[in-house]
Amino acid sequence: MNTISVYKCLCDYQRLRILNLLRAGPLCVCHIMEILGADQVKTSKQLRYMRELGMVSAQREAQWMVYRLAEPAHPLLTENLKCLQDCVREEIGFSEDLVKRDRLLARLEATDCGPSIGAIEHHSHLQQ
Amino acid sequence: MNTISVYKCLCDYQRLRILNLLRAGPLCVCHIMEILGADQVKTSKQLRYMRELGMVSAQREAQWMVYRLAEPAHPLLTENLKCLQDCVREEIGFSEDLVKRDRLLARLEATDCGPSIGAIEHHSHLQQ
DNA sequence: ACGTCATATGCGATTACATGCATATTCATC
DNA sequence: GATGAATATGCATGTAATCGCATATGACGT
Repeated sequence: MNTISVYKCLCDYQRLRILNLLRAGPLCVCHIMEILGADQVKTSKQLRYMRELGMVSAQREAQWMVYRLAEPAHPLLTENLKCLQDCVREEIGFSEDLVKRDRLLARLEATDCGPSIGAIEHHSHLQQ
Repeated sequence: MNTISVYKCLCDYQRLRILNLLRAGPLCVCHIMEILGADQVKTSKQLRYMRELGMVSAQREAQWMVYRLAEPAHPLLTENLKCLQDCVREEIGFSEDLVKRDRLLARLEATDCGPSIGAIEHHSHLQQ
């Protein structure tokens, strides 16, 4: 996980949105796809790319693959994801994505389907 | 000049060093080459790439081409160049490059050859 | 064992970037 | 106007990323 890798991950629009989402917490592939309105193969491959560069990590949870920001996060990544909120808010639909995320998680909470994000969040707090 | 362009510029080691140098002030191509110990063609092409993405601008000064960070700088670029000093100091020879820059400019000051950086610096303050 | 959902992978086509050599342009000096 | 320094460009080649389709894997429910 080095400087150049961080920027390589950041230099694509959809990857940027994915990282922005994961900053708010772990997500499985189908949720990422749904929020972004993105293609399965493309999404999976971008996640793989970022995994190979060490920016995200994956963990199987039943039939789902849950992705999260790799820990410890590179300071540059952290800084830039913070920046996206401030500097770039208007340019790209980052906040909209986050709103969609909230709505999606609320719906899951209610219907009790999908990976157990609650447990995962908890787990993610334990490790590190 | 958009978010993705910024990151595209940043995701190469030598471009990163060039931007870090230009942050301290404008420079002509031969000085950039000398400081980085880099190849002429490669350097020229990277500068062109960054110019096309709107990150730097060029201005002829006699037989030299003087490059500077484009104004107004994208906030993300500014932030990241600042970060390079803090987060990434050890990883890459950024500070060494700046030391070399200082020595080079001092030498130019003394021998009075090369483009008139003093005048250029002044001019760069005037515009914006 | 079978079907299905979630996800990943292999492959081939395409596009983007990088690199290096040779050559062109631009200006300054003589 | 010839020469030389500083810089840019064209072209040819190589490598890396992207994309879409088809297919594979892995887990779950029946």
